[in-house]
Amino acid sequence: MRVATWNVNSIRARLPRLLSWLSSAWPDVVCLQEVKCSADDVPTAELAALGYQLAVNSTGRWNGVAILSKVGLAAVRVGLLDEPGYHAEDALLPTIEARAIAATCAGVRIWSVYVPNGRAIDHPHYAYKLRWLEALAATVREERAQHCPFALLGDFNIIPTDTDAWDTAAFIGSTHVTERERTALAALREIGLSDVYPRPLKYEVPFTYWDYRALAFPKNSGQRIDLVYADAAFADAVTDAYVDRNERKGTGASDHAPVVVDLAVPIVRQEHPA
DNA sequence: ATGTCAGCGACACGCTGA
Repeated sequence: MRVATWNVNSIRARLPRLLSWLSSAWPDVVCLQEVKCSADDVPTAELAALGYQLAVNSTGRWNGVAILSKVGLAAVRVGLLDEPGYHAEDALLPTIEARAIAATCAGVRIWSVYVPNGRAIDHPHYAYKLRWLEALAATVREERAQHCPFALLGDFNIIPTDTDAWDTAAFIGSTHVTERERTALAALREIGLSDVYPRPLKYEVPFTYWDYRALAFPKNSGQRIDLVYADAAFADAVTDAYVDRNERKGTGASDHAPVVVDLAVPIVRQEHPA
C-alpha cells in the first residue's frame, strides 16, 4: 500500500498538478494540507473520478486538511482531543482551525495534520503552536491504545534537526528550530512514534519545502518539515519512502513536495455505506 | 534583495499568511 502526504497550498489552485500526480504515483491514501477552501468547494467529483473517497476538514481561505483514499475511509475523526483554538489579537474569542483529520484506511490509522506555523517566537501564534502540539500528543496517546498500525503525516512546521535545513544561520531567532518545538516532536517519539526518514531523489537531505521566494528551489535552500511519524507496526512495514521533488518543479507547483511511503501491508478494501 | 504565491474583497491592486 502506498501512502503519501502533500501540502498542496490550495487544492483548487493545485488541481491540475494534483490530478496528474495522482495518476502517475497512484497512491492508495493521500494526506493533504492547506486545502484552503470550504468543504463544499473541494473538487470531490474530479477526485472521485480517479477512485478516491474523501474525508475533509476545511473551512475556508486558510488551513484545511483532507484524506483521500482508494482503500476505504472508516472511523473518520475531525480535530484533536481538547484542541486549542487560535485567539487573534483583534478577535473576541479563539477559533478552532481546520488542522487535523483522521481515518482508518485498509486497517491503517492515518492522521493528516497541519501544525500551526508560529510566525515568530514572540507572536501569540507561537504559544498556540506549542499548545496545539500538546493536544496532538494527548490525542496520539489516546488513539494509540485503539489503533495499530498508526501514523501522523503532514506539515509539522518544525525542522527536526539542524541538518534538516539548508542553513542553520538563516533560522537564528526564528520559529521551526526552537528547543520547545523540537521537544514537542521528541514527546511524540517518547509515545512510541518514529520519524520515517525518506530518501531524496536528488542531493543529500530529503527536503520537502522550498520557499517560493529568493530562488530557494534552484538553490536547494530547502527544509524538511513534512514528516511521517509512525508507530512500530507502520514503521516496520515501510519498504520505501521518498520525497518527490519533481513536483516542486515548473509552473503551478506547490511550495511543498509530496512525501511518499510504501508499506508491505495487505490492502483490504473496506466496504463503505452507500 | 522576500527575487513568490494564494485567497479575499472588490474590481486592479493592497492586504494577509506562508
